[in-house]
Amino acid sequence: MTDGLTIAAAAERLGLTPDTLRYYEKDGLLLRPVARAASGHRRYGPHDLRWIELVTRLRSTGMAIRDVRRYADLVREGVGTEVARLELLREHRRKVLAQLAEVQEHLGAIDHKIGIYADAIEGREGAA
Amino acid sequence: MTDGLTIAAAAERLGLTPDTLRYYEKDGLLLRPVARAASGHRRYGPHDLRWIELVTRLRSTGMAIRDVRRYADLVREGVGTEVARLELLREHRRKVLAQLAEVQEHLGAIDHKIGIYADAIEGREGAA
DNA sequence: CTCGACCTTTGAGCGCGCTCCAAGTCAAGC
DNA sequence: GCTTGACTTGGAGCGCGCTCAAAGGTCGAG
Repeated sequence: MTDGLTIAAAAERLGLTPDTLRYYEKDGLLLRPVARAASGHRRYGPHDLRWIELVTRLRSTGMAIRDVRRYADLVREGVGTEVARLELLREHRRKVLAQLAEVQEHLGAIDHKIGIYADAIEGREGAA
Repeated sequence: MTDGLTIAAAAERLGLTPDTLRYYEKDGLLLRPVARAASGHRRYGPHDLRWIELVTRLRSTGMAIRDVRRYADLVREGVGTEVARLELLREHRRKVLAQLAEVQEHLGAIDHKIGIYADAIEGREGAA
């Protein structure tokens, strides 16, 4: 029977390293310990993969590991934490949008600088 | 005569800490050592402030300190490095845009999740 | 003249997020 | 049976970007 991916295969699919997957598990970012084959090797099922994908989305948008863990804690607690989970996600969303706006503003200034260099180097028409 | 801001004033204006300003200077991110008052205290002039503002824009858009230093090195070298500077900035711009796109994509998935929670908690109309 | 705020330098320390290493276990192929 | 290679654990190490501490100098107000 096919009861899941090896840690190497899961890491590959998720764009992480096996070390990172073990680290996440040890650090409480997963909902429960990953299942093991008879050999003691980890086996990642679809459920695990979906959850870790969400973890990587949170991480890739800048959520700190401790906050991902808080979110995982809430999910693990189960029914009754939905409002807290929603608030956590909305707060994160707010921060991400603010961060995006800030980066875009700074990038605009850098673009301006690029324009100045480009004009100077590639030759500006009509100047003396 | 007014020959510049103290390190505390400069830090305040730039949104950094005095420690960070000293660190940047020691690490080669500034074009030249900051001028000193007779007492040995640093004095930040408009030129310094403008440069450091650019540094913070590069940093805030995710450029690593070592790359900011490479850029500073090029500016310090002077005439003849303009093409290299332009390339460095354009390469950075490319990376920032890619990063923005990735974050936006992940955020979209998180938004979707938020929608699911919101529907479930705040009550979805018309469902059984 | 003293006080307190602010500055100086050198160098250590820290939080984050992995990343790597050593020593050992296990399964499959030859 | 032996080798090979992927896996296991525990714990150390690391690169980044600051951040702080210690010990001392400067300066203006009272």
